[in-house]
Amino acid sequence: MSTEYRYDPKEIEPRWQQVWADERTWEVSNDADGREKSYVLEMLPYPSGDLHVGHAKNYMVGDAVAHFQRRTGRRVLHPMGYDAFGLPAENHAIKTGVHPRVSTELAIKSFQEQFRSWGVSIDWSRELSTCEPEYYRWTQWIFLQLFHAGLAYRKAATVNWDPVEETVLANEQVIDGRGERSGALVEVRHLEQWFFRITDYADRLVDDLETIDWPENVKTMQRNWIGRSEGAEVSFRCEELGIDYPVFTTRPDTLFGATFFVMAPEHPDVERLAAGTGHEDEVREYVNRALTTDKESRGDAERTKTGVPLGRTVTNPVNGEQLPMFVADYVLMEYGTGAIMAVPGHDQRDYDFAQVFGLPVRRVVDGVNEDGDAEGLPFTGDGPLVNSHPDFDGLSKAEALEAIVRWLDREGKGQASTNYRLRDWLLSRQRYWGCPIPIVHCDTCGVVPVPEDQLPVILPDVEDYKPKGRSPLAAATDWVNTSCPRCGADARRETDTMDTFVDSSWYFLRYCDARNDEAAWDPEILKRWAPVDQYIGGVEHAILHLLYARFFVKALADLGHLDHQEPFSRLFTQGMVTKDGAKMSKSKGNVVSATGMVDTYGADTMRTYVLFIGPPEQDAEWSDTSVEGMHRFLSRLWRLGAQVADGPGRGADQPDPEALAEQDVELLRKAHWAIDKVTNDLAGRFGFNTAIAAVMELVNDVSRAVNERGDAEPQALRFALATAASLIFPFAPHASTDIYHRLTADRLWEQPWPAADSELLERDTVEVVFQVNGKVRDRATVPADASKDELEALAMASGKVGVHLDGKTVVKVIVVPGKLVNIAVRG
RNA sequence: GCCCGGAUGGUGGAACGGUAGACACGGCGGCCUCAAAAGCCGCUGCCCUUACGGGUGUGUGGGUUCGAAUCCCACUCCGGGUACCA
Repeated sequence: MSTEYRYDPKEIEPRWQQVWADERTWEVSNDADGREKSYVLEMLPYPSGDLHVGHAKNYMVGDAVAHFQRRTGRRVLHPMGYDAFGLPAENHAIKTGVHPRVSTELAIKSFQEQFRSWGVSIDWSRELSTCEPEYYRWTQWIFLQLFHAGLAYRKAATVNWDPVEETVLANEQVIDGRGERSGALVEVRHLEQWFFRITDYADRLVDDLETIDWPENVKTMQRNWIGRSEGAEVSFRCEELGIDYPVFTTRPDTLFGATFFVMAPEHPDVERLAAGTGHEDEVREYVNRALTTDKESRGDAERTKTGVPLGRTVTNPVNGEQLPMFVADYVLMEYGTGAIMAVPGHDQRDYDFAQVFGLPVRRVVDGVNEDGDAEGLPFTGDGPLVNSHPDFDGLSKAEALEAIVRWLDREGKGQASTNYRLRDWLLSRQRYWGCPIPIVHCDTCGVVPVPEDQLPVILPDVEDYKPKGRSPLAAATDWVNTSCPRCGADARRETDTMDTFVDSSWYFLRYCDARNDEAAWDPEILKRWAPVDQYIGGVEHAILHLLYARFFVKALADLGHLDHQEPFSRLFTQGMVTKDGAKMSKSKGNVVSATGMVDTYGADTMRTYVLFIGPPEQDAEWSDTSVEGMHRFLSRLWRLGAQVADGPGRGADQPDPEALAEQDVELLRKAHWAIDKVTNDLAGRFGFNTAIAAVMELVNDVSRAVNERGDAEPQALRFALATAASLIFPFAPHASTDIYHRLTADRLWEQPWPAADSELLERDTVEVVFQVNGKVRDRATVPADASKDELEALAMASGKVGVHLDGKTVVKVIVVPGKLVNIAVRG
């Protein structure tokens, strides 16, 4: 082959990128034009330094979807922006003194450069950055809407304090008792903080999961996080003090098995209960120890149970028994009422505690195992009630639950109740680089919202970014000192900033009307795009971002600002790209730089390879040698295309199969097979790897036709190569566009997605296999419409089959037309 | 512990209950070349066989079926999530 055709991505890629930039090819208007809309979005990136090929994969998935949607006739919104507030830039500022705005802007420039060099089809006219006043003005506006609706509120609460980041954290940001980012053991502090009332939406956040097309594991994680459990609230009265203590239980059917009662060390009544019992010192000491124990070791279920008696009793409402009270750290203040009824016969934890303290264990549910033997205690399974009360004994768990709750309700001693693990979202942070909370504190008026017409509250510059247990903003006295919007008196601004998850909980709405400076969005325009049809990102956001965004949309819908209930109709979570078996990280030194890949092989090779490695939802191991194979493939496609384009024939119209030799018809057939395969792989599941493989097969056939036969019909080659280019376009837009342009002078991105000709997919003859007892013994090429009888006769006539029938009895013959004949024999 | 995934050649991975291993990497051989690179052609699960061919094979053990990588049961290992949530 001539060497004059050399695939040169360094020349090809910038040339087409320039056309797309000059013509603003990927921009889309908000005006309806009859086409179906499609909103394709990758999760908002935090701009920081160089991206690796794992990051790139996320955008390659999104871009492939966006391209495919466009060429199948959709009006596609595919925007980009930056989650630009946040701690890394601020920590960098503390170290170097460089303003976070400056380092963030640099990082954003670098991101823009990288996205451009990858040829990602983004509507840049909608670009946004959460740290710009034009954006956070509306973040503040949303905060005010929630505030006015009572969904944003301030309260003193026990909160998680990260001693390294020197700020409070939301529950969702504490993992195994450690700060999500810093890894430091969080401390418990009692502070006034701002919260969003996400718990009001717990039921809808669980129930509406049914309405969205998300991976089941993500839905399960959200369900578990919200932790809805159905049960009952039951009151236990302490007669000595005359106080009712409600407890939450999912097992009211075991009420008769309660033998003691336990309170959390944080329970506000603990000290009061112990007073005068002689247990005061013991209790105080235990409580202090529990409060200073870190969350991680306290959460260890394997640890031996500890606790101390309170010296009081409560009355079991169902039978009047006096149950001794204890304080123990296995009971958590955050869940339920901070107190429990303990049923050691039917709860592992209560059982463990009872063993340590020698408390009675009573069976009230009769359990029987598979062998018919009585189950040992504690028994947490299902079974008939025993030792309880004549009215309830013998009832099944479900019946007993219902009957006892009804009885409690009638007696005024309890009622059915639902409990949630989900806590309200703590949104305030004692840090600088975030969105200011638009609130003023006035000595006479109290907490006063900043009027909407005074937004945005601009984040002021400060000298010192270092947090000192309070927000660095507190030092900006000129900014802090203001007048009360209500009474005009001297007042102080709120100095906490918002969690950056607030910024990213609504950005997908802003893209729809990104340049609106009158409102966060025009509801009519929003309707034309929302919700996001396909959202793409990492599973690490399964709870935090994805739950918060769902809450925001529901709250804003309730307030009349939009009219959809779920932000993301479909979610795709892509697997990460590993190197040397591990997640890429600078510290491990196993990072494959995306820029390096683009420099060495071009963007198309990187793009196509990350989607070829394996199913996109799975983790995939990067291979430096395999990526070369992808480069070879694109080189071959481009070279063949360039050579054939300069050869005989014109354009890429399909020649009439009637006028072609059989081998050339085969080539057309292969092209249509590839169209069918790629279309199905992209339209349904994200079968990128198999779609790319199908195009490879097509190109291999073209390559063989060119190299092995001198007489291949040029027009068939042109058609096949243009088809290959067209199909690989969502993955390798530059090379495919270039080849298509050489072959046809047309612009590939403006061409409709090809349609497979069903007549050409049909074959006249097919290969069938002949099996004996399921083992393949012979093959034959037969007419596609050969009948069952014909096939059976052919199979029986086969000598290779005959050998295996010799001396045996034919029991049954299965014929699957077009596929196989299976002869079952015996003897 | 509980809840999800997953296990297929030397490697990444294909495969509506119907020809296991598509496609690619790697390896081996050949063509081209003074030589190399690039390119091109062929072979490549394992075992037996010069060959023809045969046996065997999708983590393990059972089952359903004419036929199982695929469906069912039990188990092993690996990955992820979650865990004193009453």
